[in-house]
Amino acid sequence: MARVKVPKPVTIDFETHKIMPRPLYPPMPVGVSIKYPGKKAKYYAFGHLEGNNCTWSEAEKALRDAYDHSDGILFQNGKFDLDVAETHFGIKIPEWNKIHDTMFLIYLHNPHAKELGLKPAAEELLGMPPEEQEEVGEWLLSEQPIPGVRINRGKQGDNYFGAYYSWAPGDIVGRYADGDTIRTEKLFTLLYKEILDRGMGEAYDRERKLALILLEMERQGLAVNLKQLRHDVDMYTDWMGKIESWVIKTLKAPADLNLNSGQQLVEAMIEAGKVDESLMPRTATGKIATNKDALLAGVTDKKLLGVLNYRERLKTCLNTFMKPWLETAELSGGLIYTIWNQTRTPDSVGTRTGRLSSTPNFQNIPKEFAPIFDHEKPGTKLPKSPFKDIPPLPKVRCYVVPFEGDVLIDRDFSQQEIRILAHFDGGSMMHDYQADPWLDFHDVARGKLAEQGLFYERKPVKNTNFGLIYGMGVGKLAEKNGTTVDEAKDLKAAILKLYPGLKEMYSDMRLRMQQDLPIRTWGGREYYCEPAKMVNGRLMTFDYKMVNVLVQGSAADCTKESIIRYHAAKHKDAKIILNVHDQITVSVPPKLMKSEMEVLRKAMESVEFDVQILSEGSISDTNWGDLKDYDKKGKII
DNA sequence: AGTTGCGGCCAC
DNA sequence: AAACGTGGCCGCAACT
Repeated sequence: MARVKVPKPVTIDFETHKIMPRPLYPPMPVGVSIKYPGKKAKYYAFGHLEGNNCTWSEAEKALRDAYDHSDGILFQNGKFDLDVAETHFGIKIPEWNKIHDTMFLIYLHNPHAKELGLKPAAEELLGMPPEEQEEVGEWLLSEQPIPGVRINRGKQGDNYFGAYYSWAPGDIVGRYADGDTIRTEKLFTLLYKEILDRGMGEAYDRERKLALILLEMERQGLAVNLKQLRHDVDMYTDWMGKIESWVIKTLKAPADLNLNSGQQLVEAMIEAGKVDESLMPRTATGKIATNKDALLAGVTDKKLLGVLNYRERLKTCLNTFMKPWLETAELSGGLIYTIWNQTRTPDSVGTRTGRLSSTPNFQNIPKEFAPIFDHEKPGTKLPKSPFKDIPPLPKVRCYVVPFEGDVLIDRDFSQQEIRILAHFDGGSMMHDYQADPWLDFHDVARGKLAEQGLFYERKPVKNTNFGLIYGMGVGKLAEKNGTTVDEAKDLKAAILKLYPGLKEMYSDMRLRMQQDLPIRTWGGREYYCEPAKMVNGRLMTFDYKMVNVLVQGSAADCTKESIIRYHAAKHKDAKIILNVHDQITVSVPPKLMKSEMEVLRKAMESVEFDVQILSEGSISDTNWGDLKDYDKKGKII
């Protein structure tokens, strides 16, 4: 094995005023700890109320020198510090290869770790407890330096002491900040070597490159149709009120009945004789369930059922998406500033598999709703709406629009996870795709089963295929397919027989678990099996999850790689605005629409698997909810 | 008063 | 033999 040369970058960590959302982000710095390799950390305090030791420009000079260091610069979550330095000091963000980040190393070291923060990692790997933080906290809690603010120990409240380090004296905060740069440097020295020794250097570099692209996206934001959003929030909020009054009247319930409380609602419905309690399923903790299926089973008044169904969905649209979007868009004249998590992060957000996640959440926006009332789909047995003019549920994606004068281009990977499964299958599944890159795997599997006299609909075959990726058991599969467990077992076995490579994968995972050997994703990241644990008095092992980790993790690598390649090749006026797992959305001037679509296609399809990765495009000159097919199965429409 | 877990919604 | 994966976030209810 080649000896790994560990670089010796300068470590930098800002302390700032309270962190607020953009456009007020990034916050003003009050000090910065800078640690050169082999030297003591130095805290430049310039913005504290007391205990400062330098001027703003002296700190700036020290920062510029650090940025010029030949081995580059090192951060814990550099996306924050780089933004602070560029925004407030005008210090340009260097090329990706000059920037190191322990956050990615900690994640790559063990994506399953309970905590992924600098301090827990330092405590576990270096044996360094976080004592300096205690010191700052003690000072703030006992001094309470801010008039009208009661600083507390909480972690989520507004007045958490962590938000007020700028109010503590520079020398005390300095010990804390220096403690962090010392930890960061030590962890880097330890983990960089380990990560490269384990063959994860490319994966580390991929995260370093992506971080700068995500920062660019965060700063640019994405546009919403503010006027429409304002109007619709008002309108639907009114409807929520009307609906609640109707429900309370129908149930003859007291005016203060809280419909958001499942238990209150169930009680009121029983009281009013609108529900057959014996038909309603229970939750894991034994309470009467109030989800869609439970209500469907137990509510005897179908009109009431429809209204409750509508209300629950509208509540999700309004509270999770529309109202928060409106609130932030009002601050910025129509922009939403998203925070992108590229790995599982110290705040316990982000994915362990490496897929992106974001706040606000753009990963689970409703697409389309099934009709609820009969006026939406005449001729069905749906209940009548008690309101004659109730609007359809909002199409939430429609509020996302291209930038002024732009259009949207959008591409989805075609069956990304299935293709990647075929890549790892390495046998007949892979060969099928190589023979016909646009094949529909579910149909092909179904056809092969039919040749053996086993006739299935597409749906159960598709469910079983996804079940294989997700590690689904035959019990859940049977439920999903509406069959007996034995039938589900037979179908699963039949598909595994068609593709012996898949069967081998599963036995290989079992061996890996037993021998404590990792899997490696396409992007070179290692995952060990999660440790076994006792569940219901039985030792449960998690080898069944490893195929999912392999496939989903590799899909994440694939998407990240394609974003990086597209970003490197794109026109400067094209702006990446969203990534939803297997989908990339870009805002471009109309005259670039065709050319950027092709650049994006090439970037996405250039990622090297043994099965050709393919994609399909759509466009819109209005909004994200109104995308029209541009190319399908390789042919422009 | 703040935290945590549950149950609910949704996506890929 | 059996185990459906990855998430965000809202609101309630029970806990400290």
